Amino acid sequence: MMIAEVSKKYDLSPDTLRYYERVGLLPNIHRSKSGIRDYTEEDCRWIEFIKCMRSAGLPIEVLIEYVTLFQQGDATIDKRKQLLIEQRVSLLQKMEDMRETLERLNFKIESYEKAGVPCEKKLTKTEN
Amino acid sequence: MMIAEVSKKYDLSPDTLRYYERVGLLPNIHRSKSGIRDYTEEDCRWIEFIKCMRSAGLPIEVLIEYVTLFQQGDATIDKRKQLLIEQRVSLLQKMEDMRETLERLNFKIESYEKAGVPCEKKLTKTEN
DNA sequence: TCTTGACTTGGAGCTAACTCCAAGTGCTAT
DNA sequence: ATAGCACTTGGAGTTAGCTCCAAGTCAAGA
Repeated sequence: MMIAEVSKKYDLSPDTLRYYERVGLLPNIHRSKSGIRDYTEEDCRWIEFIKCMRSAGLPIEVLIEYVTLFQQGDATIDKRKQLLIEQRVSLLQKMEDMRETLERLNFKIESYEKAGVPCEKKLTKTEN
Repeated sequence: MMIAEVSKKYDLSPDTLRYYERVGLLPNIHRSKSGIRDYTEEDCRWIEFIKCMRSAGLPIEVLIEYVTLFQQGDATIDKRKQLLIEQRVSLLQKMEDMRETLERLNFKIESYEKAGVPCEKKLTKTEN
């Protein structure tokens, strides 16, 4: 599978795919004789995985570490698990921040709806 | 309230507070005779609001727009409400992305737990 | 054979959101 | 009055994560 096809399939620009490879997030991509990338099924699964993790804001650096550990074989299984657990913790934290913000947005929108007047004006002291 | 105090109270660096002011996110901060910022209670409420919105990833540009509309008075109430609704939509989208990623992380961590073997190895084809 | 178009590279440029710095000002305590 | 410290400014630097560009290569079709 050439880069254009993969790009289309996962809605990631060719530049992004090359960038991921450059920084070590997609190592060992096979090339044709003339140097053109040929992505395997396994490459595609990694790409899909990376895209999912990125969509939740996991840093590229962390994903590089995961990929690197993965390449080092079964000796790094515990480390990888630990890494995933850490990322889950910070993901849950972010989700909690968002939940709070969502509640607040809901409250504000409701205020606008009820009175057509901003809640900042109605509740000068206890707005939050 | 001087900048150091506000900085401590909301865990935002003085540089960040000055930056927010510079870009128009905290307009009309009162100054003492010698030019030193003196934050009011209302300023603090805005700061707390901004901090909350930022923690959920709302872009500064959007918050600037909200503050600007707010300053223009009641004529902008509908616009402000619309802005908040749009932000709620994209917040919900982000939360959904995270929920999916969380599930996947949970699945992977479980796999590591069950077998001590990475799910990538066990489920070469249907991993996702 | 010549053109077209997808690919290659290295490196520069961009955006968001800070973060840091140097040089200067002005209370306050000794 | 002088030392120290918190504050001021304008502007430069940083980080993450892309995104763009110029110049070049290669395979395939008219």
